[in-house]
Amino acid sequence: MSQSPANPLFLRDSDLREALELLFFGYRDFTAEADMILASRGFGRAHHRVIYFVGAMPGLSVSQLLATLKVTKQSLSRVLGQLMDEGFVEQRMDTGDRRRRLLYLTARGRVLENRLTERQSALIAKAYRRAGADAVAGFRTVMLGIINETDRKRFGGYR
Amino acid sequence: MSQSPANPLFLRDSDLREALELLFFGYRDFTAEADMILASRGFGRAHHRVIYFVGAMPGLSVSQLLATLKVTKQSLSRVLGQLMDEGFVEQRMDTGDRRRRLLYLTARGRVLENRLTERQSALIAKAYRRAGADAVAGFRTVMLGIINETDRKRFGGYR
DNA sequence: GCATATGTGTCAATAATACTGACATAAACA
DNA sequence: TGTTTATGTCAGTATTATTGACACATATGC
Repeated sequence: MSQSPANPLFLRDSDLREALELLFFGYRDFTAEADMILASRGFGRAHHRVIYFVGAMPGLSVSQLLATLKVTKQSLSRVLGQLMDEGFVEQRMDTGDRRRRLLYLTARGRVLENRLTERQSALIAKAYRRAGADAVAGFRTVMLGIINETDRKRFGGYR
Repeated sequence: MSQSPANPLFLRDSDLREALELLFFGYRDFTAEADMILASRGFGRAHHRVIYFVGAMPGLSVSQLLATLKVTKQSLSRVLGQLMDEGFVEQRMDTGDRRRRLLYLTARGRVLENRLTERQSALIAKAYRRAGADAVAGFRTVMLGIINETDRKRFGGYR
């Protein structure tokens, strides 16, 4: 496992191991608070992902949501069904292509979405402010490098 | 929401939403390759976490591992039992406190650990090299800011 | 030495998430 | 009209995780 030494960035195994752990612990803490809010309503992280993306991209279709989440429709079905039964998400038939069901948050869904997003945003905002603008730019660059090319296109330029 | 002023870090909602998505997509891709290797052996992410931390901290006790992973012992039990049954992890009684079982990877366990860690390290190394040293420093700083104070102590200084 | 605490393991029941496979329906499209 | 697309559903299975209860050996404090 020798690294190519001609590189400007010397990456020791310990540096890379550290990165793995930063991601492991970081992601766990990032999701922890929202998980608690969700659990109190009988929901899990899967519900959060649906609420988040429907909130961020109102009017997306079921198949677009499936592609975004990369889960099977059988798996989404239970989660989406619960969210619709309990009035957090609603479907409207696409007036153009009437096979498609477009997804929207209800007022109630927006309340929950805001609550969840606020908590996570607050954690990120704290970390961003402490780190400063240069560090934030670096964080973005590294994260974009980890994300596959297809999904990377969701994000704006490298600013 | 006005335009970003002279302020060093003006955080718009869109900046924070972007961060949530960077973490979501980044973590998913970060774990995707290892997940496939694990699945081919009938293992899951839970097994990976055990293999990783036992590899990184050989001789840690069961309770230390429980604290690191923040899962219940009943949950760990199945995973750890499988890994021991299949000869990836072994226990040795602590000679000092004979209640404690210290965990070690077997030769076989190290092979799997290296394979998993190599894949993830390669992805990180690619992202780090593309991003450059300054960006890497920023990434570390932001991630450390997201991680709770207790676990943050695992990591070295801000370098 | 005895009472209590700690470290570990196990049994049982339950839940959330997600998978594959098969099949059904309606609508669009060629 | 025949095929494809979008969606939904039923059945079966697997993984990860939970709470609660209990057992056992060892360590520790008094």
